[in-house]
Amino acid sequence: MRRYCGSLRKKDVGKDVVVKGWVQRTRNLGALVFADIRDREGVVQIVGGKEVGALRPEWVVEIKGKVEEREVKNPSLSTGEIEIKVESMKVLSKAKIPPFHVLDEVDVSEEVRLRYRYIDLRRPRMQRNIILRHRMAMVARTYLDSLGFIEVETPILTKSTPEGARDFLVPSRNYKGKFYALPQSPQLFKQLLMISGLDRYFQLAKCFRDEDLRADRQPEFTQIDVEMSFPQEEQIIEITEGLLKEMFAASGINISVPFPQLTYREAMNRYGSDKPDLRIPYKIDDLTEMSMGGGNRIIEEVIYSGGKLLGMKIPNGLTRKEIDSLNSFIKELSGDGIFWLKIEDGIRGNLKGNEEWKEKLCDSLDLHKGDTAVFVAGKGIKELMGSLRVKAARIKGDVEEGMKFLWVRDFPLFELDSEGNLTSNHHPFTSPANEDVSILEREPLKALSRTYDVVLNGIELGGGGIRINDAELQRKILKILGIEESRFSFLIEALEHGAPPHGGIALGFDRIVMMAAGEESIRDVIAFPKTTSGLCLLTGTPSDVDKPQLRDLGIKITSS
RNA sequence: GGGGUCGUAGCUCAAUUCGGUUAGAGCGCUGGCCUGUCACGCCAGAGGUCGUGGGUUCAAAUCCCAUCGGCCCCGCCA
Repeated sequence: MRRYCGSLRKKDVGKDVVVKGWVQRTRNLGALVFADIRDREGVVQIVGGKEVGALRPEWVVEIKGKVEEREVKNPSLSTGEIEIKVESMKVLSKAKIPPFHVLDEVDVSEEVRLRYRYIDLRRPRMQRNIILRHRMAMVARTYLDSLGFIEVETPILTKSTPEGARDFLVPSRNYKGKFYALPQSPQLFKQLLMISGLDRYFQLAKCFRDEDLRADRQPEFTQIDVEMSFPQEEQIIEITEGLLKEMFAASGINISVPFPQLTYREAMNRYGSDKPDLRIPYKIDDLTEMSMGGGNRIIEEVIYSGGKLLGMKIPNGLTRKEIDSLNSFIKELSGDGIFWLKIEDGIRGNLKGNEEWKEKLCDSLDLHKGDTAVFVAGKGIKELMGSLRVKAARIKGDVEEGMKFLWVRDFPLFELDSEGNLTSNHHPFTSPANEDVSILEREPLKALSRTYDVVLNGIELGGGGIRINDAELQRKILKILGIEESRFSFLIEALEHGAPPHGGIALGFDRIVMMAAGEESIRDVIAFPKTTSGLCLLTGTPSDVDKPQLRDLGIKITSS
């Protein structure tokens, strides 16, 4: 009977088995030849005569033989105590010389891996990632099902929305000049499902956003999309924590719940980020108030004009070289550079000012002998300081091991975009905090929202919120944002037909798997990813299409 | 859209600073030898549009311009 190569053990000695797999490598000693045969579960050594010596790497073979205990064992292999003595052998498929070895440790460029993805996916590490992804999807479905959530598929061909990311568009053949759009998320459909009375919905949903890519961003990606009726924020948070706990357990990682929570405001003030990496122990301090009269004219002028002085303690000091590299890092991010202080025998550093003030700064930052503090002065520098925090920790190696989850709550409802227009921080269907409804029009930027993001090690895993279920309030928000109500008239109308209070969350499934797999790019947990410029090197997508296809669609390509 | 970095043999890289003989190495590949290997070993050999196009020059992998592609970052990502 057929067995997986990697499943054979000492207890199988004496059995007649068949294995089918790929030739990993041969070791030809003349009249005695060894070969490693690989399948999904691992490799096993076969041994035979000259005929085995004809095998070449990546040929697909069927081997019949008897499992025997090895004369010389290999303790570094799980099948290392046994081998298969070949009785008959069939080559099922020959193979070209592979572009690279199918081994985890072989160094090969991502370009080549993506070009030959089907070979790259033969590597144990990639198989482990893809299988882990499957397990985590299964666990998520089982968990949500057990809590009464119902998986519903929502359309892939849907309506373009004016806000948010660029849409991928699909031209309509029957209605020339009109377009479907691929969904950026199933947001509106899941709200409609709540209005439909489904009560609890989820979906492993494909989402599409036509924006520039990163190590953790692909043009198409998968969300675990969840929505429920009559929720409290705490309920959604608890359900999500349980979901993540189960999913990580599937990869053998135990995480403790509940996660700590920060408000957006706290996160920004203390960590300079709305997705802080809590593996880094540094915290940011606002030293603005104690710095008037400190004798540093540059900083005093910054404060006069509404800026701040932020400081951060780096325990156990930085060398001059490290300070220089942080300084150039900040300058590259268009900052003015950093100030620093270091306590040795006295206070040293490039921060000018009177001694009394400097001592106050040191006290306030709890600086002791050997410690360094870095400072940035200016307006809108919280995030700059946040970047400095991460950079300094990487330089110093002050990033702890482990999985540090947290919730960031109470995001502002609105923010200003680069052109100074009011936009939604989350999306236009997010409910404002009850107490802020009255200030929506007067002081929109001060209004908070009923939102929560879940963050792991500085990476945003997902976010959600309580939605608006009142048509009037939804109209008001759209009006404040300057969005034509008609774009969402179907939603408004639905809200007028009996909409329960509802809310939910959307989790980035690829990112969750990436973290659980210990990978640094979501490309490594997606079977067929695109490059950072959005190409598929395997298929050569995107590609030209035939003229008749375009004619059917009423599309003319203009040279750009 | 912007910045950085890389592109030389099937793969990973060297030679590029400061132009100059025949562009090298390891792995892989091909052939030969080898009965306990497991990164098998030994001997011999083949293999190159130096990403692409243009320019400068007596001469370009090397200098200049453009362009294509990989990766990372900023902008962007409701």
